[in-house]
Order: sequence, then structure tokens, then C-alpha cells
Amino acid sequence: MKKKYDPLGIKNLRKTKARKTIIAILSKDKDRAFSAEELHTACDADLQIDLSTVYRTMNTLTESGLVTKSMRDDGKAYFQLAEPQGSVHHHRIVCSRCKASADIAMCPLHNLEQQILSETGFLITSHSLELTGLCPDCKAEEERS
Amino acid sequence: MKKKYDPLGIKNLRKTKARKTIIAILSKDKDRAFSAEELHTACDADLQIDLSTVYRTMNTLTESGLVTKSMRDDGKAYFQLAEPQGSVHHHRIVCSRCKASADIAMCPLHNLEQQILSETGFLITSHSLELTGLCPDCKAEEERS
DNA sequence: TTACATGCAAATACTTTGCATATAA
DNA sequence: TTATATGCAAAGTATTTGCATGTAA
Repeated sequence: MKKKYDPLGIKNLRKTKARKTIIAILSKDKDRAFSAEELHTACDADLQIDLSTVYRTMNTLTESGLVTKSMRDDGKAYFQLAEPQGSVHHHRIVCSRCKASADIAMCPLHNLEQQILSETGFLITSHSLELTGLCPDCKAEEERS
Repeated sequence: MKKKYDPLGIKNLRKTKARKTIIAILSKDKDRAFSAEELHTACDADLQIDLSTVYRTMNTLTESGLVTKSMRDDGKAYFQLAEPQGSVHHHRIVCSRCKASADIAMCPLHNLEQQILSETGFLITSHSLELTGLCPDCKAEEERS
């Protein structure tokens, strides 16, 4: 039999309209993080879901580990589908000028964890790395001006 | 003549009571990031400074580059004295259990920037790295239980 | 049927803003 | 003196919560 992507089932969460809808939205663009407001608006297309329900849903999904939450300097929380276990850990670089993004194939931290453990005695359990820069196009633009 | 630490003068900002007080507070604990509320409370000891002034001051200091701002998952902004230029770039690891912290001597990103440029064409202009883990004490605790 | 999720409205929490006054330069 | 910073109160935005109702299991 064919395996299906069933995160709610796996986490023993009720399969409600709101949760399924939101997971569907996040799944369509796994590399992007959405604000609660964005999710709320996107839900509209499907069926109306209250903004408070969006927040409650995001809290549930975040606590269950299905979704990761990160705060940005604009003061809003952004949510993104968590990488399923076993997937390749990687990071993303975002262009500060045009917001284009690219994946970084590897993670510089993995090699460092052992070194940090011996230097500091700290055991690293998680990390977040945000890279900002200029994409090739914008780099060219900047050099021209 | 002796050089003095005079960030406000350097940045051509007026030397007001609020700014001097807040910089003094941040200077006493350069490795820690303070919420606006914490700064406001700490100011109390010296002289009353309005919370809105704290926020305005932090915006000014952040824009001038004297202070760095980062959002945490609790939804609050935290402010910390920026590393003066020329200081050694480094990162910090925080214990998720007791909040103890330690410095990481080096930055794993520097060595990687060239590699990322050739792999992706992106020029890295900045990065933020947050490490979370267990300090030696808490690691021992966890293993015991 | 029953525990849990949702909608709606009201409440909170953090941060910003308008305006009159105070202060640094 | 004059532009800029501050205090105070009010407003704004993001997020949470209480409660009656709806719904998945």
C-alpha cells in the first residue's frame, strides 16, 4: 500500500478543516515562511477561517513540531513547514535587495558541534542560521551604480 | 590624551540623560540582551525615564548601529550593545535549561563565504547565528535523570 | 456522545505616535 | 535661540482568551 503524507494523523491531532487547509497552504511553498495574516488571507480562498483559529492552529502545529515559528524584526511571527525528520538539513540565503533566495547545500554547524563541545562543554541541540546577502543580479546592479 | 568611550559623540547624537543612562546599563552587561521593559526598570534606579522614551531611544541607537535588536519567540525585542568595529566577531551559545551562556571563539561562516559565493553566486553581507544547547551542568543533570 | 476545535468579541501585550513641554548645543 | 528629545496619554498592531456553539472520532 502507498504511504501518504499524514502529519496530523502521525501527531494524533484531529483532522479539522482549519488544520488541513493551513498545512496544504504551507505545503505548496515549503521554502517560504508565512505570517498569520498571510495564512488567514490564503485560507479565504478555500473557506473562511477565523484569524484567532489561525493563531491557535499555528500554536498547535508548532508545539507538535510540524511547523517552525520564527520572529522577524517586523515584530511578526512567521511559520514554515518543519523539515520532516530524515530530510537533509540545510540553510537558505536571502537577498536583501530583491528577496530572491537560494539553498546552501551544507550546514557549517555540523562539523563544528564536536569542536564546540570540547571548547565550551556545551552540547548543541539546535541552531538557527540566517544568511543575508546579495544575489548575483543585485550584486551586478550594485557594482554598476 | 586619553581616549574615551563616546558612542553618542561619534554618531553625532545628542547626549541626553536617557541615552547615556541606557548605554550605561547596556555597557554593564555587554553580553546580555535586554528587553525594553528591563531597560525601563533598570533606568528607574537612576532616574525615571518613560517607557516610550526607552523605545524611541532604542530605535535611535539601533539605527545608528550602536545597538543591535533581535526578536525572540516571546514576541519581544531584545537590545544589546553592538560589538564595536574591529572587535572580534563571535557567537554565543545559550543553555536551553538554565540560560547560562558561553562564547564560541570563532565564526564558522567566515570560512564558508567564499564557498557559498561560488556555489550560489550570492555575496554574503551579514548573518545571524543562534546556538542552543545544554551547558555542562545541565547536560549532567539530564543524563542523571 | 463527548472531548476538543472554532467563531466571535473582548482583552492583552508590545510598540508607536501626537502634542505640549523641556533640554542640549 | 532653535532644533531635537522627553513625558504623558492615546492609538496601533500582533496575539491571546472566554464562552457558546460546532464537529471529529
